[in-house]
Amino acid sequence: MAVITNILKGDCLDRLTEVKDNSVDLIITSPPYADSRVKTYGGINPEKYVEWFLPRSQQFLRVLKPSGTFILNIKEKVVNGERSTYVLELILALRKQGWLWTEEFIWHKKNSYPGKWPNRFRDSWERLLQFNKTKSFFMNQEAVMVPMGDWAQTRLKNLSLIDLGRDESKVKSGFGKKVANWLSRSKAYPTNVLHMATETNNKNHSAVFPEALPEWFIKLFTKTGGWVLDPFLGSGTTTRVASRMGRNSIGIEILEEYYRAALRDVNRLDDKLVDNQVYEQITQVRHIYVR
Amino acid sequence: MAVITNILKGDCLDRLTEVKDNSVDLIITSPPYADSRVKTYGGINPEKYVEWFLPRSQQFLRVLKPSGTFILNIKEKVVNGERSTYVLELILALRKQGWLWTEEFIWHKKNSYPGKWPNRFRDSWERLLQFNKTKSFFMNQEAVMVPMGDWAQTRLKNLSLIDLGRDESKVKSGFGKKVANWLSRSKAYPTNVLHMATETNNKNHSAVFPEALPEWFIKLFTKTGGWVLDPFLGSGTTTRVASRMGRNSIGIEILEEYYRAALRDVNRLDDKLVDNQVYEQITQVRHIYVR
DNA sequence: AGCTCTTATGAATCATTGA
DNA sequence: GTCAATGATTCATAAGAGC
Repeated sequence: MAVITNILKGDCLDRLTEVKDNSVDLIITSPPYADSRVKTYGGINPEKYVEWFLPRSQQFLRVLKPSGTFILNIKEKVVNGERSTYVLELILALRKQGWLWTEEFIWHKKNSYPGKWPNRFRDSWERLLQFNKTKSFFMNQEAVMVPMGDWAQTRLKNLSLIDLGRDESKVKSGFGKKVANWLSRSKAYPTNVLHMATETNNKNHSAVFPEALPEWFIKLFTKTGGWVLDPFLGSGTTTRVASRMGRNSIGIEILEEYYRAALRDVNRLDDKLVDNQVYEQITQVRHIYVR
Repeated sequence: MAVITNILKGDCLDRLTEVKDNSVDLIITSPPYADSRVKTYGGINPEKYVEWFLPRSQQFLRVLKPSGTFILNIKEKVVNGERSTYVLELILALRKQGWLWTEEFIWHKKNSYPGKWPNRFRDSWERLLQFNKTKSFFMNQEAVMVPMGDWAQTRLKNLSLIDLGRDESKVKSGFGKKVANWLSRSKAYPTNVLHMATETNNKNHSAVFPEALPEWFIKLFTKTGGWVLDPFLGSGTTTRVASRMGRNSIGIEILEEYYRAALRDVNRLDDKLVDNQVYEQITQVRHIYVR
C-alpha cells in the first residue's frame, strides 16, 4: 500500500476546493484559537470567530465521507476575567450548519502550563469536540482498548455468581459464548476523558498537539489506507502521525514558516523510513492531490 | 461559633424569597438534569430547561454576596445520538442574566457508569461551572493545596536535609527564613480538573455527589462561619459537609423523601457531634431562617 | 488487626418491543 | 409513523465477608 502525504500551503478555505466531495475519513485539527491580540498567529477576534469558522467548516462538511468524523480541539481563553463564549456559540452554529454534535471528549493535560493567578487555577484541560455527518459513522473501538486495572485480573480468575447469573438470564444458547468473551478480556474500553501530557518542544514554535492525540483518534476513526485531513496543520504533527500509521493525509498550513517545517518533517520521515528499509510504504509525498 | 443548618422543603423558587439579599457566600448545587422522560425526579424537558432555570438563578443572583461564587454541577445527556445543547444555552443565558462565567472545572469521575455502545465510550466527566457576580470574588487558594508528587517529595526532602545542616551553622544569618520558604512548598496548587470517584451508596436513593466535591469548593470559596446554599439539596450532602466544616448552610429540597432524608442526616450528625463533645458548635438546626 | 477475595451497584446508552 | 417502556451491556469502587 502506498501512503500519500500532501502538504499544501494556503488558507484551507481556498485549498480545500481542490479536494473531492466525501473523500476524507477523519478531520482532526487544532485551529487558531480566538485571541483579542490580532497580531499573533492567525489571531481571530472572539466576536468574529464563528463567522470566520463557518465557511471553512462548510468545506469540511463537503469533503468528509458520510461515515467520517470531525474532531475539533479547542479551548476558550480567559478574556477580561471571564471565559469567552465563542466555542459554545461555535458548537451551536455547527449544528445549524448540519453537523451532529456527537460527543465532547476531554483532553486532560497532565503537565499543564505552570503559573499562579489570584482568582483561578492552572487550566489543564481542552475540549475535543466530535462532530459527524451521520449517526452511522465508522468507529473501531477495539483499536484503542487499554489494559484493565488490577481489579479485573482477580475477577477474571473466578467469574462471580452475579455475572454467571446475569449470563444465565440471557438466551441460553449464547451462554458459553459469553463466558469465553469474559475470559478473553484483558483490556477494557476507554472513556471520553483522555490523559495525555503536552509535548514540551524546545524548538521555535509551540507544538501543543502531542502525537498521542491524533494517533488515538486516527486509530479510532480510520482504517489503514484511509484519509486524514488537518486543515490547520501547524508544523505537521497530524500528517507525520498519519503517515507513520499507514494513513494517507492532507495537511494545509497558511504560514510559510510552519508550512516549511511540515515539509521538512515529511522529508525527515522519508529518510528515516529509508533507513528502516520500509521505503516502499511511501511512494508519493507532497503536491499529490486527491483529485 | 454557632453553626446553623437550615433544611427547607419546597421549590427553591418559592423558599428563596425568604432569604436576604447578598447573604450567601457560596451556592453549590447539582440541579435535576434535563430528561426527555418527564416522570422521573424533577424531570425537565431539555427544550424548556433554560426557561425553567432562569427564574431560580435570578434568586441565586439576588441572595449571593458580591464576593460570592455559584458552582453549578451539570452534564448534558445524549438524546437521539447527539449531546443536548441545553447546557451551552444555559451558560449563554446566565451571562445575559448578569452572571460572569468565570471558569469551567472538570469533574473527572474515576468510576463512571459502565456500558458499551456501538458509537460512544463511557461518559466519565461532568461540568462544574463557576459563575460570579463580580470579578473580585473571594478565593482561598491555599486551602485546597494538594501534596506534591513523589518527585517533588524526594527533592524537597534532600533539599531540606542540606538546608537543615546549613541552618544550624548559620543560625543568626537569617538563612532559616529561606528554609521555611522551602518547607512551605510541600504542597502545590491544584488545577481546574478534579479527580473524584462517585460515591456508590448502598442506600435507597442515588447520592452521586461525593462529599469531596462540596468540601473542595467550600474550602476554596468560603471562610469558617460563612453561608453555603444548595437550592437542590437532594439527600443532604452539601449541608452535611458544610456543617462538618463549620459553615452555616441552607438546603432546599422539593421532594418529601429526600427532604426527610436530609433532616435525618442533620439529626444523625448532631448525635455524632454530641458523642464527640463538640456539641457547642451547633446550637440551631432546621427551620431557622436567615431573616 | 490486617490481609485477600466477593459482591453490589451507579445522573448511562442503545436496541428492541409494545402502545 | 412517533413515542414510551424494558432489557442488555459493562467497569471502578467500596463495603462486607472470609482467613
